[in-house]
This record gives sequence, C-alpha cells and structure tokens, in this order.
Amino acid sequence: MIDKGLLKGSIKTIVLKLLSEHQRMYGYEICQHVKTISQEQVILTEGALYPMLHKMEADGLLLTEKVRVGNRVRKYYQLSTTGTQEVTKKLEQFRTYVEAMQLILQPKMTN
Amino acid sequence: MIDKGLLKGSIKTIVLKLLSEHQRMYGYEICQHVKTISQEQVILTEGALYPMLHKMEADGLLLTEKVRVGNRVRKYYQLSTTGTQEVTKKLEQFRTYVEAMQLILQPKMTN
DNA sequence: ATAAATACCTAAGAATTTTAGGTATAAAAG
DNA sequence: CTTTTATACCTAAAATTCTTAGGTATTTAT
Repeated sequence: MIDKGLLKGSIKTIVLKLLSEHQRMYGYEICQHVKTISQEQVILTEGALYPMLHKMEADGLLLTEKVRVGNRVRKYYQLSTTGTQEVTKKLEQFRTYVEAMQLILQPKMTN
Repeated sequence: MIDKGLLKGSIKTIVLKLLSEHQRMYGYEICQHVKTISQEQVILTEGALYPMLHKMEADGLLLTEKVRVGNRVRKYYQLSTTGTQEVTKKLEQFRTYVEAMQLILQPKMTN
C-alpha cells in the first residue's frame, strides 16, 4: 500500500475529484471507489474520510442530503458552487506539486 | 507556492535524494538548493527541516560531521548505508503514489 | 446463528509541519 | 561605520492531518 505520509493532504483533492464526476456519493461509497480504482493501493480509512467530509461541508464545499435506504440513512454529498470551483484549483495544485517534485527528484521518474 | 498539505511527507524523500547526489550538504544549503531547483516553488522552512534532519540522524539514515568555517560551525549531513538504501525505497514509493493518484485523478494530468 | 459487509460516527494519540521565535557570525548597503 | 541582509544553527507551542481503535446499527451471506 501507498506510503501514508505522502497521502497526507491528498484526501481533499480525491474527494473533490470524485464528486466532480459522480454528482453525489456517500462516505462509504467513496472509500470503496477509491480502493477499487486505485487498484487497492490507496486505502482511505473512514477515520480520515468522515472528519474530512464534515470539514468540507462546514467550509461550504459540499452539500448533503440524507436518504433512507431500507431502515438505514445514507448521507449523500455533492459539490456546492464553491466546491466545484475548488476542484479546478486543487487539481492544478496537485499538478504543480508533482512537477516541482520532479524537478527535485529529477530523472523524470523513469529511473 | 506549493500547497502546504501536499508537501507533507515529502521532505524526507527530498532530503534523501539531494544527499544521494551531493555526498554531503548542510541544512541551510539544503533549504536554498530546494528553493533554487524547484524554481521558488518548494520552500523548505528551517522549522521543518532541522527537526527532520535530527530525526533522520537518530533513525540512522544520516551521518554528521561538524566543520569550522571561519568562526562558525557548519553541520554536514551525508547518507549512511541504511540511508542509501532508503533513497531507492522512497523514490519508488513516490512514483507509486503519483501513479495511484493519477488513476484517481485520471485525465493523465494533462487536463 | 453467526459472520461479514454496509453505513455512519467519534476521540485519543501520533506524526509532521507552521509559526514564531532565539542566537551568532559574516557580508553588503546605506 | 552602522545597520541591514544573508548565512547558519536551533527550539517550542500550536495547528493540521491522519491512524488507531473503538462504538452503533442494519443487511446480507455463510
């Protein structure tokens, strides 16, 4: 699995990107989806994800909607207008970060 | 400047890589060098760097050597055997991390 | 009937970093 | 020549983010 330290600071970017593609998702679904598409490499733990979702909602990036499914209540998240703008910023920041790191770690990552 | 959050967990990798190319460097030099080669994008603050260097030395990754320069004492760091092995691991982990992130963030980072 | 999967959550602690200092020498600028 | 900037080291408090390790409850598989 991926080095924990490196993943720090990436969760928000991941959540924003997934929501920009899926309209709405719930927490557990996000965990599973990340696991699947990253080929089991990125494991978003619930202890990290839920507090982050709550923070992003408090920051006005996400909107929520509770939906009853049988006897359970699912909490769906979707991007707010601010959140939608934030996606672009975060993706851009990630790109810049990788480029800067490659300048430092040089040989084009292909060594 | 680079998003702070993303840089978390990268300092160790950066230090190891620089030392693998330079035989020996001192703290202040590392800060300046990173700033220069990253084109002012990555700013390693001393408050983050020095404690990390001390930790890496304590963990046996680095060896130190104090050198008088005029009336000042410079503290040079170089890789230990363990440190040298660690470079490869860390670079590999970084590559894996970027690849995994690209699976999630998809459009090959070129969008 | 029991275990595993789904689905939410929190709180204590660890790890890493920021912020904001402190000390002191050497070089540049006014 | 004195003040600022650069060099060069350091630490400690606070903030951030994450891990670990729980807890609850429903639903599906074994």
